[in-house]
Amino acid sequence: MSTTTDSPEQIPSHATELPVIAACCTTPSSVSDTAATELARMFKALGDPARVKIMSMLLNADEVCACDFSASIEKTAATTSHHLKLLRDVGLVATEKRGTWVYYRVVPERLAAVRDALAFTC
Amino acid sequence: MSTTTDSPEQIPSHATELPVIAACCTTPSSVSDTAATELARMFKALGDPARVKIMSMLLNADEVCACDFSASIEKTAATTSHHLKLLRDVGLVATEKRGTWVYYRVVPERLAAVRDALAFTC
DNA sequence: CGACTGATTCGACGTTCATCGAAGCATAAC
DNA sequence: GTTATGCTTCGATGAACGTCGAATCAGTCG
Repeated sequence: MSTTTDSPEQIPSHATELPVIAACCTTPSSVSDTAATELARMFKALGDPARVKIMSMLLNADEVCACDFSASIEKTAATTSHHLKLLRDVGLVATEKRGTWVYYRVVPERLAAVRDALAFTC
Repeated sequence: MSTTTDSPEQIPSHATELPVIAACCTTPSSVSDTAATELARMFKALGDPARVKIMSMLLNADEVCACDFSASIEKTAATTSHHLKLLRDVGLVATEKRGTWVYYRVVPERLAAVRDALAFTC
């Protein structure tokens, strides 16, 4: 195990496609059960200040060593690792191990997908 | 009290402006503490399937009677009201009472703000 | 007025979550 | 090999969350 996908959790196979909440130009039906659950999972993963900060760091640097997060979010290494795992589990970030260090980067398609799910102007 | 703002919680005064996670075209600094907390509050409000469904209904209908949510999300009236309150508290939806019924609608600027906070391509 | 209906709050419950210290696992350097 | 360092997992604990029934509040209609 060396790159990107090393989490045992359920990352949906259609990892870059997420349901759109408002299909305002098509049939006015509500989002499905599974779609709502999947979407909620993504939002929940972003629903913590520590994880927002992590995403912010990643978006501004496009690659960050795991060792750098702990100081920035002011949490212990264990807690930091926990937050990183949650972001990994929903596919928002990916890891690459180089020697002793682990580097994190955002998965742009995945973030774009969750952003697009919020689209409502057409 | 008849329209829109009737929640005792802390809706930030700059209700339509939310921090952007990635200021990739400006100084590469991380998001501030308060900004991260505020943003996380919004994401957390969206981090439940029932609330995602509620938002979906609102975006596809632009006005929904409170009495219609309960059946769609398959929860009791009490639970539904709880979820609606959470969405109100972060300013994502607004209410208008007409007679016995309460109508909910999305606050577009607020939703756009949270969506824009996820912007990272420039 | 009283009875009814829709919506919200209250109180309680079980579950999930954030947090940390300690233990475990790798990899690098000696 | 041993030691040291970075990262993750484990176990525990206290707080927050989702859920519902019951009670309450706010309108409407006889």
